[in-house]
Amino acid sequence: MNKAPKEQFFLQPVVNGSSGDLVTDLSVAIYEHRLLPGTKLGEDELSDIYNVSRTVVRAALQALSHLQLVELRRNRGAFVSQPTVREAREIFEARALLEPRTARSAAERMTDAALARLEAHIEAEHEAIHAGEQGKAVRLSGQFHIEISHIADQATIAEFIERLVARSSLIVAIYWRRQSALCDKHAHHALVEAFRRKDGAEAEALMKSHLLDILSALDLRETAKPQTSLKSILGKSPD
Amino acid sequence: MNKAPKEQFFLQPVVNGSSGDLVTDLSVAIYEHRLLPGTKLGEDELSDIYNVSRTVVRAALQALSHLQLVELRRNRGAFVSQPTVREAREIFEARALLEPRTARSAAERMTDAALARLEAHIEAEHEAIHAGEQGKAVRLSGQFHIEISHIADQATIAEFIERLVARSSLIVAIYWRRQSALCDKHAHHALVEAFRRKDGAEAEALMKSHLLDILSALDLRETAKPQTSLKSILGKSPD
DNA sequence: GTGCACAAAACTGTATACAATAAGGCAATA
DNA sequence: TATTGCCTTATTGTATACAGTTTTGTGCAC
Repeated sequence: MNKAPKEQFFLQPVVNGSSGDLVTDLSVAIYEHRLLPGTKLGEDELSDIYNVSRTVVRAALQALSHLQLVELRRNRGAFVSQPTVREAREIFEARALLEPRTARSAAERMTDAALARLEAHIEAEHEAIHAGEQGKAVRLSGQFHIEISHIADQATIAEFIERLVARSSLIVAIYWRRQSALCDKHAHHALVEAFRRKDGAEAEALMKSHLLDILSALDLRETAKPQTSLKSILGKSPD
Repeated sequence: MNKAPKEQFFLQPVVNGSSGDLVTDLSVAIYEHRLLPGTKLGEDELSDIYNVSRTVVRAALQALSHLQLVELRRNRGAFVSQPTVREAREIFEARALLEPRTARSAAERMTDAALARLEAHIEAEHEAIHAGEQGKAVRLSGQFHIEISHIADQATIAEFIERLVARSSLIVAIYWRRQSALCDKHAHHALVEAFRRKDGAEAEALMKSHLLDILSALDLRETAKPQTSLKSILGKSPD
């Protein structure tokens, strides 16, 4: 059926069937800012695009809502979440609480294999930036933090960090101030160097300042960016 | 058909309709150890008990699985989660990381109303213990921690603590060593006293030692309690 | 021209029917 | 008697139909 090709630009061009997990596809699209905060995710729309029934779409949307990537409003539908300024602050406070210590832990447990993974990751980030794929760069940048949390080998805390990073990508989509490429290119590199030396204290310090850097690149004034909520009230789809 | 009235002993005796939220009911049952780790939660069974369709049961089970209170196995069904020894340690490490600081925060923001709520909560705990309702006491004991996290007014971290407390109740169900009543009766009281004085440092210290107390009351030797994993592999239902 | 009321359309919430998969039992054979 | 293979049964995965709610559009009155 040749209908609604509009949204297919925002989502993976699933070749008529299961390209993989619906949750994953949507997550990636949100991570990469192809689906922006406030976007309505209609059930019929998604079931058309992915050629599955609304049942599985609903399950996917529910899963995403538990990750707080989408917000479900009863009888209204699913929307990509729009973290408030307050939530944004809270999320970065939580990250500042969890991630530096986790980076230390990761440094102490670092292996050659893990180090290689991180280096490959940074390489991929650079490539994405140079290729002008800013969305992909944002996503990889977040996944770098997730990778570190997994190396720290604390699944429970890693899961929390994963959730925080996910929501952070929404925050970046809304509140990011600079248009230029990501500024944390060097920060990630410096972190890897600390990891190579298994210098836990340095890794912890670097992570802490790195998070502060990101936070300082956000415009979290209460009065700023009113267009965000406005978009969610007025506009329905991001044409 | 007059089948499976057995499970109705474990669940709220819903009077033929909606007593409230299915997720809440199941959560409470798990919190109170009426549903034990490893218990199979069949969809038909639940839809019979609650007089709703499998659709809503599935949604509830999915929600609980995202809270990590139940584990979903594809084509196998839903089971009350059975945290491993390792997960138990991780969960309490995470609590030790988050809760003491949160207690300090709560102390600094304490209001009369919040204090009254906490005192009422402790009162309810005592009543449950004296009434011999051990399950209810366990649940209230956990909710005390959740209440504190809400007072700290950091929704993101409060949500994490909520998840940790939820899983902790599973851990207690599996690994709790002592049969006697909960030992943290005085710990909670001492915390409230610190809160009353708005003594953040004291609250932080008390919470830290309180968590260590709980941890020390668990039997987390790797070799202990093999019947847990065994039960999940061999046994199907805990009759 | 503006505002309100009513109706119709679109969408979500729920139930149910069917398909697919896994579990358990029975029989046949070694 | 133990084991293996198949078949029956039970349970989950998915699709679809219907009911309820929200939204939107139209028309009438002011």
